[in-house]
Amino acid sequence: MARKTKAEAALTRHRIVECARQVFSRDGVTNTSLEHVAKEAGVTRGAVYWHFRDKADLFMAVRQETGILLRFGDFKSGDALRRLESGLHEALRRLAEDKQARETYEVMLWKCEYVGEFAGVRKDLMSAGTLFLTEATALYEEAVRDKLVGPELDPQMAARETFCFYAGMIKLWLADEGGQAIRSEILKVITHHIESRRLRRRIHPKAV
Amino acid sequence: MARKTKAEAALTRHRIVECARQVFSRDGVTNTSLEHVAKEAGVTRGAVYWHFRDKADLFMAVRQETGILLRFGDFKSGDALRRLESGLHEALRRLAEDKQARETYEVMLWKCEYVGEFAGVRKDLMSAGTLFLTEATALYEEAVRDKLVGPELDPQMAARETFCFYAGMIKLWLADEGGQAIRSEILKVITHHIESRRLRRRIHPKAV
DNA sequence: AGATTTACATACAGACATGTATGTAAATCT
DNA sequence: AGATTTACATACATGTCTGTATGTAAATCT
Repeated sequence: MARKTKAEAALTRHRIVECARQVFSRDGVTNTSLEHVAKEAGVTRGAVYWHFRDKADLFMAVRQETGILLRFGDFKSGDALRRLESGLHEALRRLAEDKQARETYEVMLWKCEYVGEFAGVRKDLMSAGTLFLTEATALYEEAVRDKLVGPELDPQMAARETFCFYAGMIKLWLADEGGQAIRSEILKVITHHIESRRLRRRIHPKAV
Repeated sequence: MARKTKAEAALTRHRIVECARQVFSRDGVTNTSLEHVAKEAGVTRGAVYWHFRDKADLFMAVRQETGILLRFGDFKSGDALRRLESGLHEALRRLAEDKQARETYEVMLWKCEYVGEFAGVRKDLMSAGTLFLTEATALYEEAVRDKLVGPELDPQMAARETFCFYAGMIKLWLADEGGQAIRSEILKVITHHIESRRLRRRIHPKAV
């Protein structure tokens, strides 16, 4: 077949990744053959094997193209608690509005079996978790320093709690396609999670 | 082959389910063939197809044999917040000590692709979630009535937050085999999650 | 006791996926 | 401009999985 120019080849590669993400998110990673991906992208398996070593390699490319969902460092305005809240809100905004991100996370959280070559990917995810924990811990430390929360709050514990909350929230949000239980209320739930930590300055009326 | 007695047949069926769980949790649902399961159970595919319609059916049996991980109704002692905490603790205790439960949840949360016949299972999981939400909401309502928490706490929101926290916690606990980030501290994190809601009776020293 | 199921094992047929080897025409290099 | 590489398409060889059909001897039924 006629050789493509470098730019064309890059386009082909990109198209393959794009289609792989779609097919993965529809049929699951294990169930999709490279033939399916190739057909969807309008090429043959030859093209796929040219650009990627195997399905695991292609899967990595899908992940890399979307990148990480949330970096707290991106948020600069407001106090530490507000920045935490903004980060969580933003992650969900991306899931809702960015089809690529939504599909990628759908694959990673519901359409993939972390086994064999993919067992390593799970460790990657946990490493990304460590980053989340580091950033969140720093923000909670700042919140303590600035007396946004009581001095008894343990930043590490709070960060771990937020991490669990975040992981479950993303996973449940994706599954809740009907939208009743989680999706429609999720922003308020996030606010609840963060704001309930904030030191209340008004006196609780009936507290001793 | 010689026909088995009813009791023997029941044993065979049970052995197949048991082995299916193990193999699923090792190799992932999609990757395991019924031949693998059969061999592990010391039978042929004939036996598997006799007891189960197909792999999805077998998977359902695996789920059913383990049952649900957490019912708040099982906890009777202590105030509402303590019962919430006990429930969450108990779920983790089971994961840690009960190999069967651990394997089943490992399969459901990390080694299964919710696609095709399995898409329905995901809806089941979300329905189980509705039950969780109902029970947790009731407990938070009780906590409000008993003034364990401030009157501004919205039981529904708190329940949803706890649900997300719970879902993420289970998933992360399973993945954190090293034990550093999550496993070793998880009981404290749970306590943190629940107790931080409790109305503090001592006055915060420097709060206005 | 004879008829009928049952609880499997064995055998068969078809579909499908994977990886590699080979072909090829144009793009890129020198 | 000629040599070389590239970006695929095509062909092949192999292994695996699935579902069903058939066989069978003992358990259960009547």
